[in-house]
Amino acid sequence: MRGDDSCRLAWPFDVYEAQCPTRMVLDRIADKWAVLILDRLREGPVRFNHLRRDIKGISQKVLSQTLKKLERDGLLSRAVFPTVPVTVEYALTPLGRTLTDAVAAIAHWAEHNMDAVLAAQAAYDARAGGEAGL
Amino acid sequence: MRGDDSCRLAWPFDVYEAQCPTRMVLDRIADKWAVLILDRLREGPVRFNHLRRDIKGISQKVLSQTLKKLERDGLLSRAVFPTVPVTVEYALTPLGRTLTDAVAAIAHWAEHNMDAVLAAQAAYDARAGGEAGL
DNA sequence: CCGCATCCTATGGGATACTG
DNA sequence: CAGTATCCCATAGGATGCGG
Repeated sequence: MRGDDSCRLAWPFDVYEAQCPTRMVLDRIADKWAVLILDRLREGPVRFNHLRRDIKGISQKVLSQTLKKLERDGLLSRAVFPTVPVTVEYALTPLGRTLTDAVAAIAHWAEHNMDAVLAAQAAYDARAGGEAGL
Repeated sequence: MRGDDSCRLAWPFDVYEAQCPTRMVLDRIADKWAVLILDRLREGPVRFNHLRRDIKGISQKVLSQTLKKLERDGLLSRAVFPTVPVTVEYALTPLGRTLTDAVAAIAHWAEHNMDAVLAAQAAYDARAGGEAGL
């Protein structure tokens, strides 16, 4: 049997293993803000404050943190242009591009199935609330 | 212009709007544990403790919470069999099935691109560490 | 077997203010 | 413009024990 270190440097990586590095990656990309950022970059490079404006509700701190982590993971690149004031553009890397379809699917699913989810929630709550009367 | 309540009950839902209900859904499905659970249910119904064993590292509390939320959102169903002791099976609903491909893509991406991510991280850290010497 | 309740700590993430 | 630093609180989530 594979012990605690199972999956480390060995194929195939198994995301169901607690200590597998894939868990860290999953934690990064299965994240609301990361999904929105990656999806927003699909059409091309975007500047920091532009992302900040487009992804409504994200704080500058979280945007900054998330961008840095995604850059470290090789999913996106950061380009600095020595203009005055400085301009910084974020763009998907080739590796990042291999993820965007899946990520976009998640984001779009939410938009397309919102009605069904809302209905399910209402039904669930009605059932749960009604049970008190039994 | 659409005010604060933009997107509520109106099409198209826009996941980039801060107050949009799609954000709640995105928060739910763009979650490490939810992804693993939904992916694990692809092949058929699974019992509670079976999920707990398969998804290594998940606590019973988090599993329970996540299952309940996913059930409320209509993504999966809960079936109780009056055996002794009781048996409970969780399964994807038709709505949940429309999500699993996207979710599986995310989970599998992590497994397939782990090497590239690891390499990117090493390169990034080497660069960051080296800068101290400039 | 399937959970819920409680306790407790670590972390996520918002607000605000300051730097190159 | 593009961040970094600090404060600070809400929540995620692990551990443990009990109940149906």
